[in-house]
Parts: sequence; structure tokens; C-alpha cells
Amino acid sequence: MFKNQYIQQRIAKAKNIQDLGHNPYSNDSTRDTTISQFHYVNSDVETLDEKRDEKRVSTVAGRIKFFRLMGKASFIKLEDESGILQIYVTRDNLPEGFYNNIFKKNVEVGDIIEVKGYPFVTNKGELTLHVSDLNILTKSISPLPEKFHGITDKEMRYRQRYLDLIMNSDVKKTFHTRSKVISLTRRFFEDKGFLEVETPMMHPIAGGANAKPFVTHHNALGIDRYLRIAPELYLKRLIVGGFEAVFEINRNFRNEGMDATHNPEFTSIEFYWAYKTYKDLIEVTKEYFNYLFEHLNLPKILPYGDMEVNYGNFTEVRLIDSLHTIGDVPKEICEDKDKIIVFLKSRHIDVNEKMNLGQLQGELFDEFVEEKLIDPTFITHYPVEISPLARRSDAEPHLTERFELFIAGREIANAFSELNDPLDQLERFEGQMSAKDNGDDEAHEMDADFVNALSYGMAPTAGQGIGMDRLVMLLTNQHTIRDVLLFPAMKPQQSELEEDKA
RNA sequence: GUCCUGUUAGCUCAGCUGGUAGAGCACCUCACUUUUAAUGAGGUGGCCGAUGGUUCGAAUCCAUCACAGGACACCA
Repeated sequence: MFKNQYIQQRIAKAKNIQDLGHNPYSNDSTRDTTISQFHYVNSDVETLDEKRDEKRVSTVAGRIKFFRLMGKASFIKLEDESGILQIYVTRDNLPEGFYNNIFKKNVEVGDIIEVKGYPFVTNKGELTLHVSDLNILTKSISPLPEKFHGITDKEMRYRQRYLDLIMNSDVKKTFHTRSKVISLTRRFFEDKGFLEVETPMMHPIAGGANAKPFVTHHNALGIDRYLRIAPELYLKRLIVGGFEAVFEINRNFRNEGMDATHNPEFTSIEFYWAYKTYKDLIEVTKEYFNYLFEHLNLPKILPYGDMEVNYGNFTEVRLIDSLHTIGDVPKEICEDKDKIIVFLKSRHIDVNEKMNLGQLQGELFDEFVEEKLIDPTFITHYPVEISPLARRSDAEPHLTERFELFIAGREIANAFSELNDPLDQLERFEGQMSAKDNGDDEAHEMDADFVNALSYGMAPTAGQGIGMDRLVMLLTNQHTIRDVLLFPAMKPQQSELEEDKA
């Protein structure tokens, strides 16, 4: 490590700084303002007669992004989290020898320095700090990427996110938005009286979703555990226990492929609300989106790639209706298993003939409807066969009281009135087990303790999950999940594998 | 998992049908006290992703592998 010639050069400079009596990793910062604050407080300097105010002395700190050395004076662009500021450094305003021997020879782009001085406006009209004192805080020994093009290599941006953040300030904005979305979500539900809880990430049975789990091992107990694929079954146990409104914002882990919309670990919110139904959740979801848009100061119509999504236009459609009204699937085939199979085959879509009617309707939806749902659309009344945890509709027992919310052609939320009949739940687990025997390796496992919990009685409850990563993607117009995750999952590189062996 | 396209200096990229490796920025030396991707002069810097093969000769052609990006398949 650090064999590169440029790094060696910079290590030598750090040593020079040390030898000349200054700590290249000094800890005694006396910063008294941020760069944006400096701009704000001194915005009037250009109106002053002298275009300067030598009495307003302040100290700012930051990383050097540009370095323009012109003999006995230099202009530097200094960046902190709040913004960027030009500073003007001259030989005659610094202690004897400092400019020529320490500053000019050993300070460069990438270093973090602190400067004290007064504000003035240059001939070109830029507010600048006139430096009377300069302190090197951190010597950077690796050179930064090129100042104009920055880094564009996606692999480097994801693997070395710190470099991406240094070079591409827009990236910071995305993560600021992400942080606000999480924080606003928490506040929205707390204000409604929900209790935030933390349930296990390591499960003896991976339940609550159709997905393949990661397996880990507990040495002391000598048993395998699954990283959770969903918190659902634990949150509902809490409703049984008497909490009436709970939510959890945290990671789920699914052992599946990675692409633009899938990362092995992803963040969701799940919330459960006793004495409510899926219809209440439709209302609360609209309210939640309004709340986010208001507090993020976003317009109701947002671009997403080529699309324009109108967040003022939420609609509801029953799944079976959406097949022909939106998907243009002939109405007469939608209730007939064999006709659907023939139809799917005629469109050259692989179809598993063991599928039941509800599963086939789900296939039709995925193929012909989903991508057409641009404005927010609640698809309701899912077939019971593809909703193993949802409550049946009293009026139409083959359907469930469930919806999924689609935006920009993608599922963003899944919600239903929860199944609370313990015997029905037991039967559905048994149905899932036979699906597993038929080769569906993502079917639910039997969770006897969960059924047992329901046997004590769970109040009628509505529950919902929202994919936070995908929500942030929509709000920030990002088209890969890797751009809303600070450290997306990446395959190890060759050198990392070799280090692992050693 | 399949297909397509990439991988050349610290970074951004050239490099044509095989003939000793190029530019800009950065870095080093020099000049320059109001610059804006500062400027001018000179210079250093490469296991051309990895391993094999074809060839007198490979960054270039072929094969395998690794990683990345995109598309498809599966999923949220």
C-alpha cells in the first residue's frame, strides 16, 4: 500500500511539514463559522466603499478543491459541508518564511486547512476571505481525481463512496433527501401515535414474505439462523400483545440477484394498526405522501426518467378490473385458468401450468398492467392464493382486503387487512408448504409460534410495508438503487479475495 | 443465471487493418500579488484488468477468468 509515486511524494511533504514544526494532522481547529454562514453574513461587503471589512475576522476550515498559485499570492477554493469559498493567501500577510517554505511547497489540492481572515470582494466580484493565518489540519496523501471531470467511473464511485462524495456534490443532496425522508416518516407515524419498535434481524424461521433468506450461524447454540426477509410476523405478535399501532424502519435481507432495483439489504417501513382496515391505510398513505411532499418542498408533478408522475392523482382499481381496463387483456379470459394459460402462451410467456387461478391472474397483472401504472395507483382485491397473510373479503371470500401501491410502473407499497383467524392462517401455511414441495423455494415456512400467537386473538388490524429505497429513488429521480444507498453491495475484487486468503 | 459492451498514467480519455505507449488535468522545476478548469516555459510518470494461445513481433487477434455497466430472467 502507498507505493504509488504520487502518494510517496505527498508523504514526503507531510514529513516536511512535520520537520518545519507543524503537525500535518493537527487537532487544534478553532473554526468559528461555516462557509455558507460566511457567505450569508458577508453578503453586504460588495456594497461597502472599500469592498472589504478588515474588522470582521473569522475562521473557516475545509478541503482545498482548487489551487491557483501566482508567485507571491494564491487563490484557493475551500470546501466544507455547507459550501465553497475562495480564499486569498499572500506571502506578506503570513509569518516570515511560511508562504515560501511551508505553504507553497507542501500544501496542495485535497489537503484540509483552516484559515483566519477578513472578507473582501475581488475585481471580478467574488466574495473572498483575505488570509492572515493559515493552519494545516490534515495532509491528504492520496491525490484527488481530476478537478474538472471528477470521477465518472461508477465502480469507483460505489466502492469508494468517500471519493464520490468529495468530488460530486450532487450526490450529497440525494443522501440529504434520503435522510429527511426517513426522519419525516418517523415523525409522521409518531405524530399519529405509533410506537417505533425493533424486532429481531436473526430469525429461526424466515417468514413474512416470499423470498430466499441468507443463512448465518450461531456458534454458542450450534444452530443456523436466517437474516430476516421481513419483520411482519414479529410486529403482528406485538399487536396480539396489546400494542395498537407499531412501526419499524429497518433493513431486510433477501438472498437474490442484484440489479438496478434490488440490493441484498434494503430498507423498508412496516406499520401495523389495530382496529383499522386496508381502506384506512389507503387514506393514511395519501396523507403520508402529502406530508412528505409538503415538508420536502416538492412540486406535485415530478419527473422520473422519461415519465411525469402526478402525485396529486391517486386512483384505486381492483386487480381483476385492471387486467382489461389497463392491461387490455380480454375480459372473458380473466376468470378461467385454462384460457389464461393459452393467452400467456400465445404471447410467448413462460407459464407454469401447476399455477392456480389467482397465481395466473397475478402473472397477467405483472406482464400487462404493472409497467403502465405511472401516476400513483392502488391496486386492490388481490386473489387469496397470492396473499398468504391477508384477510379474506367477507363479501368475496376468494379475494383479500389488500392493495399494492404502484408509481412509475413499480410497486412501492403493499398493504392489507391482516388475517387474524388462526385456523385460516394455519391452513394457508399448510398450503404454502405444499407449494414448497411443488418446487416453489420462496414459499412461506410454517411458523407455529405465530399461529399460536394468533390463537390468543389479534384485534382486527391493518398493516403496510413501504420500500424506502425505491421511494427515495422516485423522489430524487434516481434510476438505480445503488444511487440511493451510500454503500451498495458490490462483488469483492480480485485483490480483496487474495487478502482474504492471506 | 443468460446475452451485449467496457477495463490503457493518480483522474478523464485517444490509440485505425498487429510494428518500441499518447493527450489534457494532476505532480516536479522556473516565472508571476485580484485568479476563476488562472497563465507561460521545461520535465517526471505505464505489469495497456489477469492468465494462456496465435505470431518474427500483441494494448491491438483468439480462448478462459475477474470486475463493472446495460438488457433479459427472478424478486421488493
